[in-house]
Amino acid sequence: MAKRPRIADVAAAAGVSTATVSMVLNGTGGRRIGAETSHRVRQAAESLGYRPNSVARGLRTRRTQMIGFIGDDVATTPFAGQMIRGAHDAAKDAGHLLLMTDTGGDPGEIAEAVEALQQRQTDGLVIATMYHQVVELPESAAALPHVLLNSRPARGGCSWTAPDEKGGSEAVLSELTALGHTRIAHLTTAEDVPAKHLRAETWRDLAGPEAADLYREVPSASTPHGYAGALELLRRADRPTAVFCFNDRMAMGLYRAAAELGLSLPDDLSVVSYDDQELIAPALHPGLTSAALPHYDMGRWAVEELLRRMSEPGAEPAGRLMPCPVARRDSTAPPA
Amino acid sequence: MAKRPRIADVAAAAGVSTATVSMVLNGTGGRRIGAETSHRVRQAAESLGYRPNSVARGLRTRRTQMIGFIGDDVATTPFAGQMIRGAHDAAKDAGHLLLMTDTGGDPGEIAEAVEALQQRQTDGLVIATMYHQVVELPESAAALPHVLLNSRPARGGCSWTAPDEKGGSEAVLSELTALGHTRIAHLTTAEDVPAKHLRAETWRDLAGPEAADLYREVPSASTPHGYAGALELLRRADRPTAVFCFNDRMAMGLYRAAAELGLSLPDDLSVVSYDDQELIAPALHPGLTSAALPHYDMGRWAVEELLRRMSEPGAEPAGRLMPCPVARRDSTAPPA
DNA sequence: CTGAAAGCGCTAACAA
DNA sequence: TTGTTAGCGCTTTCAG
Repeated sequence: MAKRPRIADVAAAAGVSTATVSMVLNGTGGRRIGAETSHRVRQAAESLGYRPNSVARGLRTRRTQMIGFIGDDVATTPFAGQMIRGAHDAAKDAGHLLLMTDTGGDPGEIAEAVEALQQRQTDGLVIATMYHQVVELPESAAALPHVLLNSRPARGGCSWTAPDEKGGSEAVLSELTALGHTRIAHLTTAEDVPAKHLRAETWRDLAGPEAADLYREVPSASTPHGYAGALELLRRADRPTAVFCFNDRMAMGLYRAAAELGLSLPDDLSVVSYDDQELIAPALHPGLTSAALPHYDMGRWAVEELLRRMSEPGAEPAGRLMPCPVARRDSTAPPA
Repeated sequence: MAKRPRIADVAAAAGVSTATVSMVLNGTGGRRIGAETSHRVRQAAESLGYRPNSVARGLRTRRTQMIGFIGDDVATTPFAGQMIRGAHDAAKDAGHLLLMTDTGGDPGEIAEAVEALQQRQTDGLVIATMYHQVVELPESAAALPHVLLNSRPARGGCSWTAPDEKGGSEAVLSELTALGHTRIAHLTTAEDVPAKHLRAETWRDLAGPEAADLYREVPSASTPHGYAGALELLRRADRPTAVFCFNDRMAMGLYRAAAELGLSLPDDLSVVSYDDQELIAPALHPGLTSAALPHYDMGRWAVEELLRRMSEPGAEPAGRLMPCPVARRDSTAPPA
């Protein structure tokens, strides 16, 4: 196995200087290279299997074709992996690779992560959170172009993308109202996160005052809590005809509660939800109608925006609410 | 915002040469540096906030402190993210970062990915698959130390780690036999993957010949197919007292089938399964006893092994079957 | 004990 | 139209 050829090897093989090789291979240097020379160089590079060493190139050009991806535990959350994939695909399309770090959820560690990535000369930073939230960035981050993924900046000044919770909630609620439901409950979590407030507000607006008492908060957005909350909601004499669950995990608890109470879905009760987790929403029976969190799209957008900002440094930072398309399944029907 | 200081800046500040700075900061050069000089250098570096530029260092030392991570769609699979996390954590502990690529499942793309990572001078490669399988590596991979994650090499010669499917199956089946079950069914998939065969063989060995007719294969390991298969298994007159499901998704289907047939878990039927997916196993009711796929541990081991092989290039490749601990919940009881 | 200098592989001025 | 040369920021002989 021969050693990797260097630019000097192809220069020698083509009988030109390394500068010429560099120029033809990079398409730089305008129209100053003769067609014949150019061809010979390409030929030589090809036959030697030459690949430029990007470390050396990076040292020279100060661009490494790597994007730093900082997560707050991103790899942990099942669906958040789609954010990585979206970011990865967009990066790859532009000839970049993702250099990953995880802070393990410790906001203090983010400055450290920025430092490590800066040291490696990543061209830019994507800072991702697994849940939609507001983040406070260390000022060291400002040294590099960066965009926030699945969260908003506390102090502005940088691009960000987050799910359009209001739009998704409206869409999923209108599945219910379009069928004629008027008594629509909301089963949600007590956790203080943007998603909770945005979904609840939208419900309040669309379900109207007559639904005001059909609101139930439980300590966490888990299946057991969803079950418990659903039980209370569904045992009432003036039981709702439909419920909008904060997320699929809670809806999974509600399915069980409904089954235990002898309610058949969707005839006795319609259900819609949020997140569209692939392990849950299509696996429940009947299939759960749910607004999808656009993780892949957000991931893609984040690095596309990053690349744009890298190429035009003067541009204004952009914020983008990503649409949450509803995955329609079989958990809704007209009220009985 | 000042520019990042270079080594020359700290050399100037400390009144020494850059060589000296390099030596004290890297602890290289043995005892040849005076304690006082050493202190002054550190002081200067500290106060300037100096961080060595790892691109420049990489060019010189040919080590980048980056490990290439090639996945076949890794970020896509919900639980496989834990492999990334394990790999990431081990890398971080050793001062390395993960440079990620995804082949999108196309085996042809793996050579391309190896090329891209090699060009970036990653110190080694982790090649991960989301499902336990046998992989054929392009020979270009041999140029770099590499280890297989969640799969075995077709031709040997490299280190690998995969789940101990037999051990996990035994453990989970013995939950059943210990309770006195003798009629234990196996509900599995027709897909031709190592996990399917290993789990089924173990079941055949432990459940004994009297269970031979309690075997049911369905086209895929999904919830709907699990439901359909379970229905057939549970409708039989000589219904099993327990079932070992290929995975949690199928078990989820079985739960529904049991409920529809009026069987109460675990009293009328015990269930154990495999994968221990966090969105499913603990969320079902009753909680599902399941053998966990040790994704995190495998990820960690893979990079630890990689680092070991990088430091002792002569060492023999190692293979490691990672234990699958059983997560005990409430889906088992003695036979009625 | 420390400094000078070479060079990792590449690109971009500047010459020719 | 092409070649020469000077670095990018660091580590590492080799002199002193």
